[in-house]
Amino acid sequence: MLRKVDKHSGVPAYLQIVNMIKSEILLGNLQKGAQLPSVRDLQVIFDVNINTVLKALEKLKNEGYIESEQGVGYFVKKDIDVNKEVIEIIRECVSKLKNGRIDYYTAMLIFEEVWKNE
Amino acid sequence: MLRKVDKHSGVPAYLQIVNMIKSEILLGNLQKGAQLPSVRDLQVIFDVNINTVLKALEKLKNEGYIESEQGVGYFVKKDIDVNKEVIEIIRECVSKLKNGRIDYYTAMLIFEEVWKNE
DNA sequence: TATACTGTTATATTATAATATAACAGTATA
DNA sequence: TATACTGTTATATTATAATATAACAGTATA
Repeated sequence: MLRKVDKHSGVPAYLQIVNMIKSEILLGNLQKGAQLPSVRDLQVIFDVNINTVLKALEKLKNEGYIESEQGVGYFVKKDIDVNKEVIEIIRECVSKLKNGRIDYYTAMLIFEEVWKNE
Repeated sequence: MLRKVDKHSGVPAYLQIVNMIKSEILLGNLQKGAQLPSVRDLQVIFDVNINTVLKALEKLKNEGYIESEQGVGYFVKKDIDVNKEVIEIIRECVSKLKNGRIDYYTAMLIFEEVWKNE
């Protein structure tokens, strides 16, 4: 799901955009060959300047996720095949966590720390 | 665990520092009253300039996590009590994911997307 | 009291991120 | 072929992040 960038998160806007588009590809919401919204539409969707959109798209191009055709649009190049089981494991975990009294930010901090140290 | 900042992640160094220290407090590795390493030691631990350390500590002070005494040091102010069960849920999830063939970065992207949309 | 630690304040410099704005160039189609 | 879409290139400006460096100020202790 493509949504407004969080301008207070501290994470650079162009990186948030890169992450959102990657997620769409990872989850299969954007498949190989699919066309992205136009750069001027993306500017509105993410609520940033057009140059910020271009910076993000440039990075995705360099990483081989998308390609562009002048005058036509941006298209998904790579289909990334993520194990459905992995998504299921994460869905289950998130569902359990949401039943508890923990916010997203705290959950992410713990997740990161546990991943990197155990 | 306090470790070197990742200078290529794109996330500002001072924020990475804030997150690492918060994690230590959240996981109980730094408890109320505990003294942090000196700013000059932290500079070495995180591999950044002293001003970057100070910026992070200032933020943690503003959020009420730590306090400082000139000439003495920085101390943990808040003890954050995180449900042990929550940590267990995350440990289990991470353990399952590490058995699969998924990297940290991809896992985080999916985690974020699932959390924000389901 | 001298010394070696603590934190604190300040200034200057460089790189990066984000914005605003304009103009150019290719494509599809009424 | 005119029009309205696409992407692309370029320039200038502002804010933020990070660095280097120096000097100041409080605390603990040999």
